[in-house]
Amino acid sequence: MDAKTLCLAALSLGDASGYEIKKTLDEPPFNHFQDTGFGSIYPALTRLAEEGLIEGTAQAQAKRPDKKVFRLTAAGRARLEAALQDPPGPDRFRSDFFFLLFMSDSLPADRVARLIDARIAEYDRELEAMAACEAEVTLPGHRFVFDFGLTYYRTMRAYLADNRERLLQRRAAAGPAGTLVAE
Amino acid sequence: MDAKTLCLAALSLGDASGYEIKKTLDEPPFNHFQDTGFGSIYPALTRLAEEGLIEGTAQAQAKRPDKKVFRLTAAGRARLEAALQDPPGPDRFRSDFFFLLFMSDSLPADRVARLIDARIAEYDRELEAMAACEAEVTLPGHRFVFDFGLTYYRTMRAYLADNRERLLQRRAAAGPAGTLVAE
DNA sequence: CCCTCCATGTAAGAGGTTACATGATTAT
DNA sequence: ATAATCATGTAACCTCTTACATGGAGGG
Repeated sequence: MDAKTLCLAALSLGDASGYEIKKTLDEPPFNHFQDTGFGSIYPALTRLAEEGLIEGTAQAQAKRPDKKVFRLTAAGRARLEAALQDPPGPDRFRSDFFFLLFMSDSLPADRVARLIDARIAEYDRELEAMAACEAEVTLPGHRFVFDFGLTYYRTMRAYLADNRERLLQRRAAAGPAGTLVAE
Repeated sequence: MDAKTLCLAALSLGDASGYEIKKTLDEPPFNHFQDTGFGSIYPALTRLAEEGLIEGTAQAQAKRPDKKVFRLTAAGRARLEAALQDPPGPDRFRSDFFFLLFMSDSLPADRVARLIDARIAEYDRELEAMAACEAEVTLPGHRFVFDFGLTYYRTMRAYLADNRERLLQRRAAAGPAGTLVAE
């Protein structure tokens, strides 16, 4: 799903400004399957408005910049429906972290240990953030994706915690293989 | 990691042609954290050669098109080392599948069921492919990422199998909510 | 005083995807 | 026959990402 479809989906849950859409997309469970920045959202909204798929109204606010609140048009709703009927493309996952772990036989042991510890801490933060907003997730589809996220973060956290020592021991046993980076 | 860094990493495991690099990148555990096509690899190799980070030699082959086998230069190895020292950026995960499940309250029940079943079948295929090449994964870092992938596919498969019925029942209990797509 | 939140956008550039172009060999 | 594998590349396009630009309000 491109930025335009994501904006349509966000607006199908209720009228919102670009800023509010960004916040929605950053929260679980929306943030479990995409990561979209302002630089994609604002141009997407401009194009959607040009195509007549959404309509925006400027709203003055007390002590705040004006905001432009968008809502889906009938055409926009139809476009979203059409997008939902397409067969899903493959998932794409890109991870610098796992790339580094893949290459970790060329890295100093303490760096590897610190990378894993930092990642465990990140997962813990994410799990705390999820606990804080769990009550707001009510629709069955949203809940399904939310629980998928929970499962993912918990499983990955456990994997890292359980295999950290084993990795460090295997490295030691294998000896200093083709070390690219000096220790 | 961009396509250039991935090519350097692949070549650090042994000399290879563009076609062979693509095959390596498509196999577990390399395919667990990236997804890079020919359209990225060939231009990346051209630019790396221009920068003197790799060197290529054309090799004639019997009954096959010529292939250009690349190897890392000292400068290329240094560049890879430098890349490995950068702090990792955030993971990025994009999934049409989970987007559809997120929106699944607007989809017919049988479509949802079929989407989940198809995905379970995909995970099964991936797990079979992994079993077939498990023996080749020997380096500790490679093994760590391989087992991460195993854990991921198994966990996700189990999640889908375990929660399929619950999702369908909750949808039924909630009634036909703001159905975008007619059943 | 500084940071974060609110709020919207543009511009340039990097990077990647898709389709095109070609063609022999081998397995089903 | 037909599909897959081997093998390399280009060109156009599209999409993001990043940085810039602006600025008040409120909390620590």
